[in-house]
Amino acid sequence: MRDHAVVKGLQRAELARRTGCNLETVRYYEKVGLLPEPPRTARGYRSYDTTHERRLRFVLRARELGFSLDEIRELLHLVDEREQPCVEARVVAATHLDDVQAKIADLKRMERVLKDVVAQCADGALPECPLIETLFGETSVD
Amino acid sequence: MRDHAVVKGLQRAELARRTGCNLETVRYYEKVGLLPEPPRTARGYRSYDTTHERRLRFVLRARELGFSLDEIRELLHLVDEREQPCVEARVVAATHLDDVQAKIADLKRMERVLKDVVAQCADGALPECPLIETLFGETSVD
DNA sequence: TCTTGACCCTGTAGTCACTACAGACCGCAT
DNA sequence: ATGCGGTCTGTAGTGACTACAGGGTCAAGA
Repeated sequence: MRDHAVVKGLQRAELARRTGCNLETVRYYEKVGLLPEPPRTARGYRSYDTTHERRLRFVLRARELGFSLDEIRELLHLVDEREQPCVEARVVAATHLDDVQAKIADLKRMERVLKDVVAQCADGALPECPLIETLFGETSVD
Repeated sequence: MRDHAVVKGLQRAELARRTGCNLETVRYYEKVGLLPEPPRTARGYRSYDTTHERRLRFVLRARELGFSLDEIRELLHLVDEREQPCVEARVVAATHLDDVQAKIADLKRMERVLKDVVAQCADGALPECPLIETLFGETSVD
């Protein structure tokens, strides 16, 4: 187990570098309430510790899995408020999984048609461009 | 072959209804230069004909295939300017196909991890929530 | 001590592809 | 005359950032 001690006094750039997150994105996540506002130094500089880093990593991982910021807010709320967040978290993830699968299906439909027209354009034997004809609707897209 | 004659004097709502396009979207496409500004009646009302309808259908079909508005602009430019747009159009479509395939690959990565954690949450035997643990990074997302 | 450069702060605007609304005008039927 | 639907314009909102502008702060080097 790493992070035995809480490391304090991280600046924003350092937090960004450690997590691979864009500098401005950190501020954005604070603004929209995904990350808590960190304490400030006397001069008003944000001062993070490893608990902030952990939470930011959670957000970044969830984004990698395609969760929306609203869904992530919901997940974080469950983590904060529930003893056993698993059942409710599962619902969020399962719903998101449905979304992802629907998107895959959409993209595969596009892929099929695109592959088709690119192949037809490639053989170059046709007088009219099959891609353009398809888009003008003389041929069906499905 | 339908549309032997060019039908004139379509109003915006009628054009939208005929194409299934949202009313406001028509105006938006004109604003960003995808559709030509139609002639106006004495009172300033837009008056479309079937050539506008044809072009709008092109845009809508291309959107269904996931082309960006910039790509569609490029395709329309080729249609307007080139005798033989096929080779250049093919490049646009092939590039877009690559994008689509990259997106599918991304989504499949997400799908795999999500399926996994949802299944682990489902059996409910674990003391910690596998989804939450995954997001906090104690386990690899791959 | 001065300067340089790198960091920090805030607020605002831009991205993409729409979508929605406010506030005004017009045309036709009752 | 009055309603109901249509039209017009411009602007603002969405999601998830990203990129400035215009200022302040700080530590190291000459």
